[in-house]
Amino acid sequence: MFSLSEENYLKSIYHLESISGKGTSTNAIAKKLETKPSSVTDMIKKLADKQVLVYKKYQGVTLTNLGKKSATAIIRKHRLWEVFLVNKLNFSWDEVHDVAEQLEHIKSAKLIDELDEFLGFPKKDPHGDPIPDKEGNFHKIEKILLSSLEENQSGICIGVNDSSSDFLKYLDKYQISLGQQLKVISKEPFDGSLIILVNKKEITISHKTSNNIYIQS
Amino acid sequence: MFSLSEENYLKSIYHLESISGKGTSTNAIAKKLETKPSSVTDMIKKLADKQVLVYKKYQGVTLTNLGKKSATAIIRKHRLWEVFLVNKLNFSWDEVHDVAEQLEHIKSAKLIDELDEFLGFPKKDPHGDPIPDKEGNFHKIEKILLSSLEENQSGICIGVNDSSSDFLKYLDKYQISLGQQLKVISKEPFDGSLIILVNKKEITISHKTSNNIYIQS
DNA sequence: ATAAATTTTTAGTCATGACTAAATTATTTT
DNA sequence: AAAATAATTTAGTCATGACTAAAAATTTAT
Repeated sequence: MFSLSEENYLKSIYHLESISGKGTSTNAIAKKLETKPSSVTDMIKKLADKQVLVYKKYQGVTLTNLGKKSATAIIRKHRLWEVFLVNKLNFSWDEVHDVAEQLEHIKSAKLIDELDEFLGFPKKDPHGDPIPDKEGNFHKIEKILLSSLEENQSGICIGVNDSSSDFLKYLDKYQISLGQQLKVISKEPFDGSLIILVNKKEITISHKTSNNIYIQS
Repeated sequence: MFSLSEENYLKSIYHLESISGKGTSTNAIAKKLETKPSSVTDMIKKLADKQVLVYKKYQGVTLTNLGKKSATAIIRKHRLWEVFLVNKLNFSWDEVHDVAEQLEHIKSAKLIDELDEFLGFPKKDPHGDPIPDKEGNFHKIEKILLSSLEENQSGICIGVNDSSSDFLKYLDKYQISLGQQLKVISKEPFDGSLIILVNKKEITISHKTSNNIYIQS
């Protein structure tokens, strides 16, 4: 059984590993968790003792299979709760994150499996991310960044890379939501900003924004 | 904002105060929370600083209005989650307590108010206990103990005083549930045990059992 | 290849919320 | 009312998970 802190470390390390494909440095973990590297070193030792990761001094960490399974179990809980909040309790996609961060730590196998069934075994959360099944399996969603589209290309928004409330509210304002068709009208070489067509309206978005929106590939 | 520990203290002190009607001793709190009196003294001081109770050395504590309001808010959450688990997720009444103990600490006003609405603003939890509304108001349910009935009297089960899994499973075995008609056939003066009629069957129950079942008064 | 810069670890500290053992106060008993 | 008993508090300690400052190892730059 893991403490709240341990679970948050596991989740962060898992995310960092999926992005980089490599082992994860102390500094990267500290940045992600908004804590200090020295605190990370302390916790890493505890997690290594618990067999969820392999740690070599000055070399960063790599999750073991047990670590990956533990992490996906937490992610499964997080995403199922997000679906619950949006589909059943009238939350919007920018309101769910903080609450799901709390709910993901509730310990009860029956609870989460019943919730899964109650929601109809959803495959994706409100931000387009896949929900691992009971065994921790899920299919990676094939996706590309909106920023990688060329002029005159279009695609459908299937996910976001940033689930912060500010970003999602911004998307709402311009009617960018999952399933929404987006067409690149023009691309500014200087700063990578895009003019895109959404719902028959042209809007300008920054490279930072287009770099956080996923398109069906 | 209260920590998990602080919330558990508040809840326990509230329950002890409702039973006795008086202030609450350090020892009583320690027993209820299965902790040591010295630990209680430490926490009591913190809670007094936070204005949720009045503490006089060697005299026990009394909740302030703020303390009562905070406690009922937690109880509201606990009971609403119990309703959710039983009505939506196929939990039985003996399975909900431990999970609700965790869920009651989730912090989100929107979550609990939406949940309340989603459940149809229930007035009682699966054990017959009243659910406080948003403002913390609830009506005490008029009830008497099954043990106080005389021979040949009958009544309807409307609640239990012990929500432990063992007790509730025992009740299930003899088909004693909320709304069930119970008739006292005979009463043993020696040990207070009862023979009662449940669903046309006669069963014998101990005084301890009949003392934990509430009947509509 | 050595110096500089960066990353990581160690050593020591702090807050929280628990504990034990001893001291103190309150309550009962005689 | 004094002695015995019970309840409560204090003082000091411990584990968890964070922190700072300093030391050590690694990486980058010259």
